[in-house]
Amino acid sequence: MKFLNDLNSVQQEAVKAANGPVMIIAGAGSGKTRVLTYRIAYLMACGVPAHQILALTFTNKAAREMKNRIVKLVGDDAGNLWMGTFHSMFARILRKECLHLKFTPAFTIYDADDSLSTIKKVMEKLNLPTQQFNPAAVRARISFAKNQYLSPGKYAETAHELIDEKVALVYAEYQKTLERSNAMDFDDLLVKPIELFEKKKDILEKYQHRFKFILVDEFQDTNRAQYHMVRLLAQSLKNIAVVGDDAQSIYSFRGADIRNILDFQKDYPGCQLFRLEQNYRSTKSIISVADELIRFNKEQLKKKLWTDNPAGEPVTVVQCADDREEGNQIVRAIQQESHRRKLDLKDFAVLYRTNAQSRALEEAFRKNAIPYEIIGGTRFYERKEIKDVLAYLRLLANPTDEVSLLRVVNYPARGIGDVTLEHLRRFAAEHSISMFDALKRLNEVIELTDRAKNSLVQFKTIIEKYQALRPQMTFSEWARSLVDELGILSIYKEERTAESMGRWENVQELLSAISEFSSDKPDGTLESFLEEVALVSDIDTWEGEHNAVTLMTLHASKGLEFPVVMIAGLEEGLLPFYSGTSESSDVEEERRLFYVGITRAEQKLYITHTSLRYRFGDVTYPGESRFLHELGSEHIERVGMKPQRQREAASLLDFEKPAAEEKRSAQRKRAEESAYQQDAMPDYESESQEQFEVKRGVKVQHEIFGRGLVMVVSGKGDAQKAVVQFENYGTKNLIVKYARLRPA
DNA sequence: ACGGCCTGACTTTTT
DNA sequence: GTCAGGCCGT
Ligand SMILES: Nc1ncnc2c1ncn2[C@@H]1O[C@H](COP(=O)(O)OP(=O)(O)OP(=O)(O)O)[C@@H](O)[C@H]1O
Repeated sequence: MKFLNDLNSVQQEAVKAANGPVMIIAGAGSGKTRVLTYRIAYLMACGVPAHQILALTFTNKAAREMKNRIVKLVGDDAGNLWMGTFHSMFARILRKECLHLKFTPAFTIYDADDSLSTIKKVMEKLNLPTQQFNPAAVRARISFAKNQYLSPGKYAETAHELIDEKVALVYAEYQKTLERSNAMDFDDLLVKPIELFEKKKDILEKYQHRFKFILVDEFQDTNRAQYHMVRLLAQSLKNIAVVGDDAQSIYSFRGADIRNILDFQKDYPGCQLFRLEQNYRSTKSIISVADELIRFNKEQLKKKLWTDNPAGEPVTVVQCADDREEGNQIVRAIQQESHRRKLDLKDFAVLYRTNAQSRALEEAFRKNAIPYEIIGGTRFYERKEIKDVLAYLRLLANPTDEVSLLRVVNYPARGIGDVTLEHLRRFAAEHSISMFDALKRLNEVIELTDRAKNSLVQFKTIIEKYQALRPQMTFSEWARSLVDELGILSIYKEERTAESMGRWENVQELLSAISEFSSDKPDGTLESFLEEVALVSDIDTWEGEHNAVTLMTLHASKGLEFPVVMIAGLEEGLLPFYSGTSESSDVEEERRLFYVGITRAEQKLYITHTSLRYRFGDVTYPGESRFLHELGSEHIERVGMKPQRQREAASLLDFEKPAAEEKRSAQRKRAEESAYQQDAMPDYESESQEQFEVKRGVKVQHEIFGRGLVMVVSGKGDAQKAVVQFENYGTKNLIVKYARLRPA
């Protein structure tokens, strides 16, 4: 086992501690993923068969890369490892075992979109006004509950507020609807296996016995349901190894719970703890900047991190005039650095907080003819035209899937409208059958007009035809023939707009993807294709093979590394992000997100921020992110516009400027300052009574909501909006003109 | 039943 | 700046 020489001594110990519970907590770039990889290789080299090892990763891509690495270390048997995301591994188990749960193996996996439309229907049925209860918020709460393994019953017990009582009702009815549709949403892929394991001990034992060794990567971002599931599976043998870094926990919005790390030692007595302290990825400068930053978090486990790597160059902080210039500066820096360091474009990554920021950056890359690739945003399989075709495929696999049926029953247009569908739905409900089965008994649905009946028969005929054709053709021929017969391609072709041509191409691309799938996996079924499609993320399909700069969110960058990294948009409101709708903005998590971004860089890091940014189509004047003041100064160099203090001095000297303009910028400056130091400093608004202006950082009084602090201002004139955080009423989004704010 | 047009809400982050 | 959903006219 000479491959162990690729590891340092602590890493080796962690690899060789094969039996019993093990937790590895370590900072960025210290080789956590490498240890996990080698641990699996080690187990296999010791004679453990691959199929007895369950390794859970955060993305499919991470699983793929790890598997390839292990194949290189110990050979092809690694192909039999159970390695993938929680969702894909447990989907696989559910396909086998779902008959115990009132589902058939052809069950459909609903994405967030499908589940939202199901929730809307449920709310309609329960007479819950969507104006009062936002369906997206209801969906989020249900999803959150599931990720904590809270059943509808338990959820109802803990509900105190009105909205939670309503959510509990929707939740219960939603689950019934899914069951009727033979469908599971993303979260069910975690919840249902737990239900199964708790209900059927013999099945649990089967899997406890099968998975003799369990490993979890990125443990800091697992949720309670996942924790629970792992615990069930590891209960008897306790061969469980988890690796993580609490400082990189960035998915709490998805239910990730840091308790998983804190409870682990308690729940697994005799757990061996390993700490890795040497960073192999980054320069000393980058490590020390990251360390300065993360120290500002109060809640964290203490960790050391050092490196033998060279000191490297300081981190460059670039101030830009606006978001377009930010893009140009980034492009220019990439051109210079690639030349100077002899790097390829694929060695660069640009990271940002929100997908919306990619637009302005993209423009700069296009203008300068620099190849780039954007990861994330709307996934290919979420595009409307793709979802339409997929809905046919899903309906053919699982005719009880109501969301898919409703999506395509009148697409392409067949003259089937709401009224017709309402009749059909009522009939189906009365007879406790699916809508698709109701199609077979149209003559009993008396309310239907002949025209409607004809259209419905037409629809039923094509579905039945392709159900019958399925065993006679290859999957890809069959899919192409279906799409041809539906005439979807010709509709887009005839429309002849830029948009429709794009859609035409996308549908073609889907068909190629199907061909590729069936040539890669000759025994791949329709169901397995649909499952793969439901569970891939954008980052999974990214190979990093073409030579282009990668643009992605900070979240998507987790676990990756690049020689040069640029992080854009270091502004209050953007990073840390705050929005008017989410009450709990967690600055510490935002800081961790920035920390993740910084620690992706190997040689050189750039950080940019702007003084003017377009958001929601409006101009905003963001202030510098507080995080920029938390990086120390030793390893930082600032370039770009002059620092604020000097700029203000300059503008005061500049008496050509209209007086009003001058005052505005001075006031803006002060507002920004007070926003940073609001805790440290009492406010010193004095003469602002007469010329009161709603600005960031200003304290205001509202007739109903009382005292509050202005967080963000956007737009101007009558359209000016402000996000105000009130002392007793939470955060509100107000239109300044109507809000009648007074200074407080 | 359907298409066109307008309005408003919204975008954190994703398996 | 986009997109979905509602409204209206045909
Ligand atoms: N013992 C070692 N010798 C040489 N290089 C190493 C060693 N351990 C890890 N590395 C390298 O350090 C880099 C970071 O390793 P890895 O991705 O496993 O760290 P990590 O702890 O998972 O990082 P993060 O948490 O930041 O994603 C990789 O390029 C890896 O190849």
